[in-house]
Amino acid sequence: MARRWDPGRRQRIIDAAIRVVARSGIAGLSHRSVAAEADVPLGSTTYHFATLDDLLLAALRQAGEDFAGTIAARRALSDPDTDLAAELAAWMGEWLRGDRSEIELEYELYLAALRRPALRPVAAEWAGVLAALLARRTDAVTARALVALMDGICLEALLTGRPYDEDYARDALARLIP
Amino acid sequence: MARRWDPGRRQRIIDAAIRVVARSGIAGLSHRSVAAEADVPLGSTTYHFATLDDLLLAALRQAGEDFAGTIAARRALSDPDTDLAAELAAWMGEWLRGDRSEIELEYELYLAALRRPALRPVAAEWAGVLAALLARRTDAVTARALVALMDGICLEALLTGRPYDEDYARDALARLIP
DNA sequence: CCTCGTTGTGTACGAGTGTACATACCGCCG
DNA sequence: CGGCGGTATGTACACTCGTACACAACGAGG
Repeated sequence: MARRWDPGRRQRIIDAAIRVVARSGIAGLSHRSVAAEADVPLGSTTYHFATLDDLLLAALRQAGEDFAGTIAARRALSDPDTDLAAELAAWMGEWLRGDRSEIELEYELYLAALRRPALRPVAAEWAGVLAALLARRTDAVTARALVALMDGICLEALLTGRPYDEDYARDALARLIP
Repeated sequence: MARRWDPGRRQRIIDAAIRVVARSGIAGLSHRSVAAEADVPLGSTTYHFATLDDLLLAALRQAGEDFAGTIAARRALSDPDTDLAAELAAWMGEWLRGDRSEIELEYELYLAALRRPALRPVAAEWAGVLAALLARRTDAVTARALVALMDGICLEALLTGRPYDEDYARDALARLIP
C-alpha cells in the first residue's frame, strides 16, 4: 500500500483545499474533491479534518497568513515618505488586475465568515493585521476606516463588474486621512 | 389533483426561496427545499425556474426591490435638513441591530454576485439605487464613496463580530463629505 | 518476537441532489 | 364538441455527498 507515514500530508490537504476553492468556490469543496486534488484517498481527508468546517477554517487561516505575508512584503505601505492614499489605491489596482480566481478565493473565504461564526476570529485577525499596519502611518481609527473603504471599493468593482477607477479610489481614501 | 391554475405561483416560489436563503443560506437552496417551503410539488419549481441560478436571480431581484422600497421610505435620507453622515450611521445601526437572518439574507444574495456574473447587473443596480439617492444630497462621486464605506463598515461588523460603533461610523462618513 | 495503540485506508450506506420526461389537466379556438 | 397547446405534476435515474466503520500498516515497548 502507498506511503503510510507522510508528514506534511495535512498541509498538502490544506493547499489542495485552497486550490479547489480558487477553482470551484466553497460550493465545490468536498472531502472528495479535496482528496482528488491532493491525490490522497478519501479517508485521509476525513481523518485529518473530521468536518468540512474544520477544513475551511484551516484554509482561511492559511490564506490569511499568505495575505499577511504579502502586505508585509509591500514595503511602500510602511515607508512614511510615500503618499498613503495613492499607495493604497495603486495596490488595490494591482490586486484587482491580477488573477481573478485568486481574488475570488480570498474574498470568498473572508466573506464565508458571514454565515460561519467559527471563522469570524480568523476574519477579524485578517482585517486587523492590515489595520495595524496602516495604524503606523496614521491613527487607529483612520486605519480602520481605510480598511473598510478599501473593502467597499473592491467589492463594488467585483460585484458590479464596473472597472476599477484608481483616481476615484485615491481621492476617496485621501479624504479619510486627516 | 390540486389547483392546476394558480396565478402568482411563480411569485410564491420566489418568496419561498427568499425564506429558505434567509434560514439556511444559499447553500441550503435547492429545488426541493423551495418546493417544500412554498408547498408546491417539486416539478413546479423546476418548471418555473429551470436552473437554480434562475431562481437565485429572481430572489436577488426581489430582495433588491424590497431594499429600494425601504430606502425610499426612509424620508430623512432625502431631507436636506438632516445631517447626512449622522443619518446614515443611525440607519446602519438600526439595520445591524435588526433581525440577523434578514441581514445575512441581503448580504449573502448581494455577495453571491462575486462568483456569478449573471447576478452582477442586479447587484450593480442595487448599489446604484442607493448611490443615486445619496447623490441628491451631495455629488455623485461622494455618493459612491459613501456607499462603499457603508458596505465596508457593515461587513467589518458582520464578519469580525465586533459590535457596531455608531460614533465611529458617523465620523468616518462625515470625512468623505466635502 | 510479539502485542498494542496510533495512523492511515478502502468500502459501503443512506440521504439528498439536478434533471429528464411521460403524463395529466384545463382553457381556448376552430 | 373536439382536440390542441401551454401549464403543471409525479416519478425515476444517475450522481455526489458526509459519515461510519472494519481493516491494514507500522513504530514502540515489553
